[in-house]
Amino acid sequence: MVSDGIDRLGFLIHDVQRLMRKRFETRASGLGLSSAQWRLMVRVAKEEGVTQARLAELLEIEPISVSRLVDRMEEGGWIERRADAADRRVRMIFPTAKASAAYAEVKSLAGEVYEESLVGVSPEDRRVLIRALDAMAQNLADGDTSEKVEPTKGAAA
Amino acid sequence: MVSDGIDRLGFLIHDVQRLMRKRFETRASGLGLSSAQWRLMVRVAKEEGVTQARLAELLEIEPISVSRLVDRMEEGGWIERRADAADRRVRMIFPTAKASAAYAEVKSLAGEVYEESLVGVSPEDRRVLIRALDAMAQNLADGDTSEKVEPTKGAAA
DNA sequence: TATATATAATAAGCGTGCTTACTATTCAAG
DNA sequence: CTTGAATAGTAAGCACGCTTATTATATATA
Repeated sequence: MVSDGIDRLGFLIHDVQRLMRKRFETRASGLGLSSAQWRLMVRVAKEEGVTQARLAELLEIEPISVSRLVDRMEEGGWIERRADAADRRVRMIFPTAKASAAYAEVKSLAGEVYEESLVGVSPEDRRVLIRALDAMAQNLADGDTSEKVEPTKGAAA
Repeated sequence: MVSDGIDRLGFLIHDVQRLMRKRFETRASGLGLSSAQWRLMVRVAKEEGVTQARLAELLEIEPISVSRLVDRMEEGGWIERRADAADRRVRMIFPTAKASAAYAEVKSLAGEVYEESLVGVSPEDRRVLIRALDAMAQNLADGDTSEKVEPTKGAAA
């Protein structure tokens, strides 16, 4: 019954993600922008002045991860932190001119990588692929929150 | 205009991989086995005595990454290094009794995570998903090797 | 006002990948 | 045998994720 290859699903997803990231980073290496930095950049471009805490929510990573990512991106001249006059705890994140200039280029570069990875995959299969991945992300995110049920019984197996 | 969501492909793959790994590691945390360690374990179980260099090929990671992964797995009591009588450079990797005992359990655990991630995805769509991911891995691996064209000129600089 | 809690960001340290550089050993030529 | 290239493995240090703990600030409440 396992001739469908589902037993390889984890390995496949892992491989595709790794190879895709690798290829993107090879292409974008001239710009000095990593895949993680690009993900953050997209959010900042859409919502200038977003806070680090909000970025952590959007990217679904921990605030500390955002903090260090933003450190490196600030060093690289991609974004800048600005203080919030109303709340001195927060740092608002803005793209630099350098980032704005590179945005369209990196976006099309990412698109190229997607297209290259999908060579030989029909339009219908592409739609199914996206739909399935969406469902998977949803399913996995759901259980993620359901882990937070506090144990009220001691009889669990 | 592409309303097909291909422009989200990289983000989707990234998210699914991250969530799947996270869930697996939550489940397997009782055993103390990470997702990366599990991938290596599968190879060692299939081919006992495999060398680290061969593992690096199979897992498509760098030898140094295997070295450090094997370090931690040896500390965790999952595998053991043995010297090769014929070639003193190599270390052959063998699963311990602890690993053999846990193998079936972790395998079924991985299967559960796959099934949970695929809730609501039809059997046909699952087949398409696997086929598409296979194609993607192939497409991305291809370009990977083509980067390695080395100049065959004997005229050294 | 004073205290307690919540929130934003960071610090320290680990896991798993990477690149670059190194040692030890084997193998191929001379 | 000696030299040199190839191979197996490791060391050092970086990127990016994590957990846990801390600091600074804001807000709620006694």
